Parts: sequence; C-alpha cells; structure tokens
Amino acid sequence: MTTPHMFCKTLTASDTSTHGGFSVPRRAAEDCFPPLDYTQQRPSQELVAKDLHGYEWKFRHIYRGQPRRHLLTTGWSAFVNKKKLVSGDAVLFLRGEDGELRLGVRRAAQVKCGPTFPAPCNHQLNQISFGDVANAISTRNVFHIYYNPRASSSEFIIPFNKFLKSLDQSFSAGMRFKMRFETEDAAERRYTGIITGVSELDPARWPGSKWKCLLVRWDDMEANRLSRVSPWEVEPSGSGPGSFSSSSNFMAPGLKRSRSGLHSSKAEFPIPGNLQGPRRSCKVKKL
Amino acid sequence: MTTPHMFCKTLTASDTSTHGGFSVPRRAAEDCFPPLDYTQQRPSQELVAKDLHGYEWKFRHIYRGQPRRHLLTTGWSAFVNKKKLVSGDAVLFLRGEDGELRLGVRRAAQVKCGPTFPAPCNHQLNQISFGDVANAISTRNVFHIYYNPRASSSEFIIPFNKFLKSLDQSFSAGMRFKMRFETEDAAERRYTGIITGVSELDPARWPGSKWKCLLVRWDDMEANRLSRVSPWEVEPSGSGPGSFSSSSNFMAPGLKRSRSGLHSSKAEFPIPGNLQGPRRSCKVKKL
DNA sequence: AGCTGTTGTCGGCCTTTCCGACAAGTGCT
DNA sequence: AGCACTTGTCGGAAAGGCCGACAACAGCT
Repeated sequence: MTTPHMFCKTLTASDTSTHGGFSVPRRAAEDCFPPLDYTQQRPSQELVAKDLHGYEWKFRHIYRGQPRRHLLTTGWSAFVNKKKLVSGDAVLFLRGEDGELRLGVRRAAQVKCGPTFPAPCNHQLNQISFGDVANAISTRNVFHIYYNPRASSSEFIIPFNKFLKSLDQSFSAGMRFKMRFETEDAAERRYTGIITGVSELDPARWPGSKWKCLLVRWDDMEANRLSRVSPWEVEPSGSGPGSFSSSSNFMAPGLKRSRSGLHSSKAEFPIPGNLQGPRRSCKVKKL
Repeated sequence: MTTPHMFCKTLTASDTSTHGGFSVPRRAAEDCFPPLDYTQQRPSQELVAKDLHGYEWKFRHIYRGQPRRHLLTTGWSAFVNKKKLVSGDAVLFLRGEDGELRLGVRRAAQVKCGPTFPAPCNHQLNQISFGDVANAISTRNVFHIYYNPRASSSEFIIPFNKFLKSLDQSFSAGMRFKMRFETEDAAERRYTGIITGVSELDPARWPGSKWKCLLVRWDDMEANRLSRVSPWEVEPSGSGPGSFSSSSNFMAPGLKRSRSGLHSSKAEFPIPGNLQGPRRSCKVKKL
C-alpha cells in the first residue's frame, strides 16, 4: 500500500485565535496541497477538503510573509468555530490517490470545569494508533478499547448508551424520526423525515454492519440531505432529545458490533499512526 | 384562495453594501415575519428562509434604531455575496400557510459589458405578473411568454435550448452524469453520479411533468445532495460544459412543455402580482 | 401646506481578518 | 557553537458589521 500524503498538526494559540489564520507546516503543505504558482508574488489557491460527514470546507491557501510560509486564511476561522476547535486540538489533512483532499479533527483531552475526574482516566495506558487497531482487526487479534467520552469525540466511536438505545428501537419503513443536523453556515438544526427502508451500506464487504443502514426520506425533499443514516443518529419522532450520559466504562461488545463501521470508514479514510501519537484523545490498548 | 403574506423589495445601495444589513419595510416585516416581543428594548429573532433550491438561509431579524425599524443583520451579507446581489436586484419573502418562510431573488436587467443589445429587448411589452400567468393557465387562456435570458434568471423558466438539449438526451438508469451544484459557502462545484431511475415528482397532480423526474445516486454518498433532479440540470458525463447561448427568441412550445414544472413549483411558491411589477426581469404578455 | 411615519445613508465604534516584522525554536553540521 | 530554516506571536492596517443620528421622502389630512 502506498502511504497517502497526509499530515496532522496540533493547533497553536495563533491557529485558533480570531486574530489570524492557520500556519501550515512547510513539508505538509508541499506534500498534501496542490502546488502553487511560485512565480507570483503571493501565490494562492482555494482548497476544498471534505470531513468525515462529507461536508466540504473551503480554505484560501496562500504562500506569503517574510520569510515565506504557507497559511490558510479565509474559511479557516469558520472551520474553527463550527468545529469548536481550541488550542491543543489537532487537525489532519489527507490527500487521496485521486487528489481529493480530506480533513479530520482530533480534540485534545479537555479537563471539564468542576470536580476533576481521577481513577481510570489517569491510568497510563499503552497508547496505540488507529493503524494498530486496523492491524489487530485484520489479524484477528484481541484488543480492548478504553473510551473516555470526555477526552475524545471521535466520529467513529459511538457512545455505548446511544448505540444501546438504538438497539432498543426497532426501526421499520414508514416510521417517522428526527435528527440533529450540522449545517454549514450556523448552528445545528433538527430535521424530520420518514424511514423508507433498512439496508446495509455494503453487504458484500461488511455483512451485518449497522453503519448507515437506514434509508430515509426527509420531509424537506428539496433540502439536500443524506439519504442514509445510522440508527444511532436518529430518534423516533416525539421523544425528547437524548441526554449524553457521562458514564465512561463502556464495554467491548457494543463496540464490537459497530466495528465494521469503524473498519468501513477506515477504508475511505486510512489513518497511519506514525505522525503524532494519539495524545490523550483516544485511548486504545492492544492485549 | 387566501393571498399569502409576501413582499418584494428592490435592494438599495445600503442593502447591498458591506457596511450594513437589510432594511425591511415595516408592513413587510409585520406581514411576513413572526411577531417580535416588543416589550424588549431591541427585540430580535432568528429567521430561517428557504430558497427555491431548498437551501436554508438564516438571518438575524432585529427591530431597533431611532426611529425604530426592522433590519436583517447577521446572515444577510453572506446571502448577498453568495447570490451575487447588487443594488437594483430584488428579494422576495413569502410566508407559507404553515408559517414556513421562503425567499427568492430577482435580478435587475444588467447591461452586459461590451456591445449593447438593441431590438426586441427594448420593445415595450405589456408587463404582467406571475399571478396573471397562473390565472391564464387555470382559465386556459392563451398567453405568450417572452423570455430574455439576459434580463432574468428565474428559477422556474428554463432556457429553451437547455430544455431541448435534455429532450435529445435519453436518460436511463445506470447512466453516468455530472451536474453543477451551488454550495452554501462559496463557488459552485461539479458533482457526478449515476441515474438510478426515472420517475415523476407527483404523477397524480402533475401527470407527464418532467420536473425532477430523474432519481440519482451521487458518487459521493456522504455529501448531502438532492436525490431528484430535472433532466435539464444534468449533463451526460464526458461532454464538456454546456455553453449558455445568448439567443433570446424562445418560442412557446418548449415552455408549454415545461409549464407543468412551472405550475408544480408555483403550488409550493405562489407569487401574486400585486406588489412590485416585474421590472424588466421577466417579460410576460397575455394575449 | 403641514404633519406623521417610514426608510436610505452616514459617522462612530468595535470586531474580524489580512499582512509583514520579528524572534523563538529546531535541526543540522 | 554556529548556521539555516521554520514557524509562533505580535502590531498595524484594512475590511466587515452593528449601532443610533439624521434627514429625505411618501402618504395623508
């Protein structure tokens, strides 16, 4: 496998401040971004990068200053705000084989205000990477995942209680539901729709996966929406908003069942684990 | 038929300047927007309005100043930029029966740079409104539509050659296509996908309509997209970008065939013709 | 004509954002 | 240690955007 061109940078105070943009490490920019026309005085271009939800983020990439450096300006601030990034969080850029740019976010462990949380969180774990997890999966090794929702908000790891809740629900065609939706421009909104079917994302490759297995039709047909969602992303219409419990002792079985989801996503967004170690964001231990 | 609450305002220099927001005519705001809590010193609320593509635009609606007046502030500038509105263009707000807010844009005739275009454009026509057109349709009166693509960019009126072109194409399931797409944040992008079926929007109400009759699956499933498009909105994959001809003498037959499309849309976005006459944007003559 | 209510434009002021200057930091020899 | 290069932070300047002041304008009596 050819290693994809990617980089990961922990955000500095300057990166997240409203005062400026994002300082792109030189090697990173040259590796991942389309080449600029360096004959110009201030070469620049528009970058479009997709996050895991398929949202496209647009940035102005400019090479300027004395000494010269790569910067993301216009668009960066919106990204930081919408993703609620703070200094210490990390962003990840990845250039696919087709040249398409993808980006991801990894939040730093943030100590919540109020009483500190001792015990297993401070436990020093053997921190390994997503790459190692993938390896363990492919070689069928046993591994455990310790997941601390206070320290991570990985898009691939679903809170166990949220997942359990979705198991309690029996989804069937015709059912009405609602779902929170992150919009490009502002705060999240709620949308409603009707379930039109239950299918699998890719029965051949990931049989039994519950990842994106609901086919839905949104009430607002004109609005562009996902046509497939995962059961844990929706609530039946009428129930109140699900509260996010702070319990942190999730067990393996639930996650095992969602593992094909993890794997499936990994296939379209491989993350080698050799750039920056997973800080305290996602604690993973191979036994 | 109960007349819907709507208003149309031609944008002033102040409305389109980057310096400020949008000044909402008093009657208009009281007619169309949800009532504010006037006991507060500066009553305000968030408005969400959908355009014809189903995109949601969010505005802060505030009642302030001395003397008091209604203004749209936050969000307005983004709208002006994305829609490329200039002083002289018009916006239209409409409150549906269900309270849902819709908005549209009507561009002023803009004289293109370069050689001016004489003859039939300057012809003084008996300008009537969409309401009159709807009336003519319902009473089966004959009417002609003179359409000048330079003076209008109505979302309902499809350039005849574009429509003809789509008739030449026989769309069938499995065909690949591409389509330009207006994104929320910036410039338009091209997306590709595969046609999964051909159906009608609402066979019962608009039999034979070609409006939104293609069912499609986008290559990028994660990106939220429309699942139905009209034949004239797409091009078969492989062909170059369609050039927009400047011929202006479109005839009735083509439009007649798309009339059910017009009608279908009108049902969800009726436009009475008693506020501001159609400037030079859409020249319609009833015979 | 005069009054009243509406609304277009402006100056003031604050925030956001773009820019190079500068220097701290890093890796190499 | 010394050098070359990279990059974090800063001040300055420009642009964006919110506010009421003020006055032009329209409609009515």
